[in-house]
Formats: sequence, C-alpha cells, structure tokens
Amino acid sequence: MTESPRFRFAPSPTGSFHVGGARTALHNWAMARRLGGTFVLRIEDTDEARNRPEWTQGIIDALAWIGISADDPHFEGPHFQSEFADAHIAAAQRLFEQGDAYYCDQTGDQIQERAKQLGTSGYDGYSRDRGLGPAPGNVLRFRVPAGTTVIHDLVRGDVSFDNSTIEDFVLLRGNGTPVFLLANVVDDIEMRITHVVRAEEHLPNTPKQQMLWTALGHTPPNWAHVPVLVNEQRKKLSKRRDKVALEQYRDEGFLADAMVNYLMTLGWTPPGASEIVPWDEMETAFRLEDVTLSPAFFDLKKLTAFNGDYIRSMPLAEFTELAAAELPADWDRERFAAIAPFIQERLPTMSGVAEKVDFLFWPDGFDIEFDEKSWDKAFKPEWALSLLDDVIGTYGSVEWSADALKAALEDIMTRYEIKLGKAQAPVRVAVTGRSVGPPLFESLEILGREETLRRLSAARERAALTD
RNA sequence: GCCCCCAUCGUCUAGUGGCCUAGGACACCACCCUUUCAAGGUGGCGGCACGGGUUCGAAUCCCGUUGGGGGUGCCA
Repeated sequence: MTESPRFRFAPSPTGSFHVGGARTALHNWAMARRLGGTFVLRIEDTDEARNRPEWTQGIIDALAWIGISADDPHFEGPHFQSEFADAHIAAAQRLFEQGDAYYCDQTGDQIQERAKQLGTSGYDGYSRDRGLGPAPGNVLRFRVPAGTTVIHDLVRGDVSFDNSTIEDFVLLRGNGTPVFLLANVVDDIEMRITHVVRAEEHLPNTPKQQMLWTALGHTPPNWAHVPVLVNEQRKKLSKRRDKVALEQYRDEGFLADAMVNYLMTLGWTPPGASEIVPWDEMETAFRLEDVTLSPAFFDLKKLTAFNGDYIRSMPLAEFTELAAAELPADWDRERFAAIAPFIQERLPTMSGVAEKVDFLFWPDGFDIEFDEKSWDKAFKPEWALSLLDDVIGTYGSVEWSADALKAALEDIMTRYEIKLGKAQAPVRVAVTGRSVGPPLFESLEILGREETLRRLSAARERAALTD
C-alpha cells in the first residue's frame, strides 16, 4: 500500500510572514494538491522566546491570503512542535540506548581550547568513548558514522557529504531539551512526511537529518531544496535589512494573485507564452525538477508590473469594490464608481486610489492646494487667462457631458491655435490642482457644472492676482 | 578556515550537443497612438564569467580558475 504524499511547511512564529516562506509554502501547496496529497502546517514553537498565539494566527491568515486555506481538504494542521516534546526525548533516549548517541560534558570553551591546540576546528569527538551518562549540563551528541552521506535532492540531484566533515552534533542540550535538528526530524517522522521541500539554506543540515532518519529506523523522505530569495546585494532576504513581510505588501496595495504569480516565477517558469498565469495552471504544471538552481532577486519593480497587470484585468465591479475600501468612509461611493473605470488602468498598486480621485470629493468651498510647478506651467502661456475666460463662459450653458465638454474646449482652442494637450492644462490644474490625473472631461462630467465653474472662477482670480 | 551549492542580457528566466547570428518578461531608451498620466503598439539597448579539454559541432558534457551565495550554535 502506498500512502499519498505528505508535504509540510514548518515556520517558526516570529511575528511576520516572510515572502520567501510564502514561496516555499506555495511550492509545497502546489505539489500536495497536484499529487492529491497533504500539506501539513507545523508551527515550530520550541523556542519559547518566539511563541505567541496571535503569531500563529498571523501565519494562518497569511497563508489564507495567498490561497492556502485551512479549510481545503489538502490542508492539515496546524500542529505544534511543542506538542511532540515527549517524542523528541524518547527518540533521543532510543538513540542513546542504541549507541548512536552519547553524552558529553565538554563546554564550548573546552571544545574551542582543544581545537586550538589540535589546530582543527569544532568538536573533535572527545567524549565518544568516555561512557558518560545523563547529568545536568551534559549534552547528548549523535555519533556520526564514518562514510559518505548522499542526499537525493529532487531539485539539485545527488549531493554527497563526507561524514568526516560533519562533527558529532548536539541532540539534547545541557538542560535536556531537544535542539531543532532532532525535533524537526522526529516531527517529520511522526507526521509521516514523505517530501521535505524547503529553502536551500537547509541543505547543509540535511545529511545530519538523513542520518537521524536512518538511525531511527526510517527511510529518509524525498528532499528538495529550492534556491533562496536575495536582495539587490545578492544576500539572502532578511527580516532585518529587507522588506520581507507579506503583510506589508498586502497593506501597500499588492494583490494576492499578483504576489502569488510573481513568487512562483522566481526560480520557475510557467508553461505557455505569458508569465501571467492563473494559479490553477501553475499548480498543475509545477515540477520541482524544473526549479532553477541559483538564487533569485526579489524584484519589486517586476512585482509591481505584475500587480498593475492584475489590477487592469480585474472585472470592473470587483475593482470598484476593492478600490472603494481604500477610500475615506465619507466619500460618495456612487461618485467613485463613476470614475473607477478611468483609474483602474492607471494604478500600479491599490494604495494609490485615494490620491488619484480626491479632487472629486473636496467639499464646497474647499481651498485647493495647487501644485506650484503645475500651476506655473499651465498658466505661463499668454493665452491661458483668456482661454479660461472663454471656457467659463461656454461651460455655463453647454450640455454637461464629457463629449460636449470636450467639443466645446476644442472649439475654443482653435482660436488660440493650440492643441488639446495644451488647452486642457489650465482647466485641469484649475479643477484638480495638478497637471496629471484621470481623463479630464469625464472627470468634469462627474464633478458637475456648478463645482467646476466655481473652481474655474477661483483659479481665474488667483491667476489674475499672480499675473 | 572547513563543508556544500550556484554561474545565460541590469533583473527574472527559455535553452538539456546542431533548430542559437541565444528567445521572452521586467527595467531602460526612441517612435507611434493620445485629453494629461497611464495603458497599448512598434523598434532599440543589452547576456552564454574566464581558461582548458571532449566532439565533425558546445550556452548545453568534463576539468580547472575566478566570482557569488549558503552553512558551519547547547537558534529555528
């Protein structure tokens, strides 16, 4: 009987969810779903310093945001490493009894001192045959056997390590608690994990873990080490230096779909002509064997490009609703819905919505803060004031529709022998305070005749004053 | 220091011995379109790290060099 494959994602709760973690979670998720297996979430909470209930919820929420839902039948967990403490100790005990592990009373200083005298580095196996037993302060070390350990890695092929380069590593601390390496392996065994897919930084630990699997009487799982994500300095993305919190990207207006799609293209290429591909397709096409071997730069520019693409291809109704959530509560939603189609295609991230349409929501009598550069440029031409007078005159009675408004201005501008690009500038600045914005005439139509004329006249006065 | 991994345009990548005068995407530049800004269209810039092999033939295979990264805890 062959069991269905079991993947696992094992973050430690540290307060924020790393984009690199999101990527490996996605890899595990895609594999588990495609193979009809299980995605096991295990919270590695052994380090008491970093263990808070709300952080676990944060992880679950972050996973849900990128489409890894705890309600999906392929999802299992969360399990907590701390709940398996007994199993960790039992495994250590077994290893000791089998002779695969031994106690050692050497302190870090003593180890270093001897290494110095020997001209070597690290622990030299000093306590291997001293027959020490458990005692406060004594650590339990694994007796690394002679030979070679070969890791069969699904993404990188065989990687071999000469065991003589691996020192007898610690299993149990002096206070009797298990270290990560042991806990991790025992948990994976307990949870019947068949595939360990994680970042490359764990590769050097893998021979130790594989030895543990074997010593504990189990066949090691399938290993897969995907390359790390790096910053512009080509260093592993770190919480300290880099912007890595998934939540932050979400808050800055990045769409989950865009983030997921972008993350998946790092180290892997979706089939087909485009890189913009829906999750379903990526899920069925993703293969660990196809993952690239070198570290990938997390490029905010490209992420942003993906995001803009996703925003533009959203159904208008969906976009309008999502965008409305970015606006102050007292801004008229209907008015926003009218302008929404014109800003949807101009938005790199959702967070820029409000500032693009704010001019439609300024209350009566609002004192517009003009962008001085825009103002100066728009009102510099000698025809500007005169043209504004003409516009004010015409707009008092013209039919109030974008088309009519445009036609009227076009009619006026011919008298000054200028193009629409120039002619619209003073009007735009007068009404919005800036030189760039959504299409002008559509904006005016939504703004309404009364308010438009008010702003036009106010600008006319201001221009006369500064003239 | 030691161990391990990696190496195609600035970036992410396609490429698995001949289809490669190396393809796409992001970025950048130019032009077109145009109601500003975007979007879109067209074109451009730009790369197989280096040196040896193997082969009729190498981005693709092997070795070395160089460069980068990761690991090296009684952290996870």
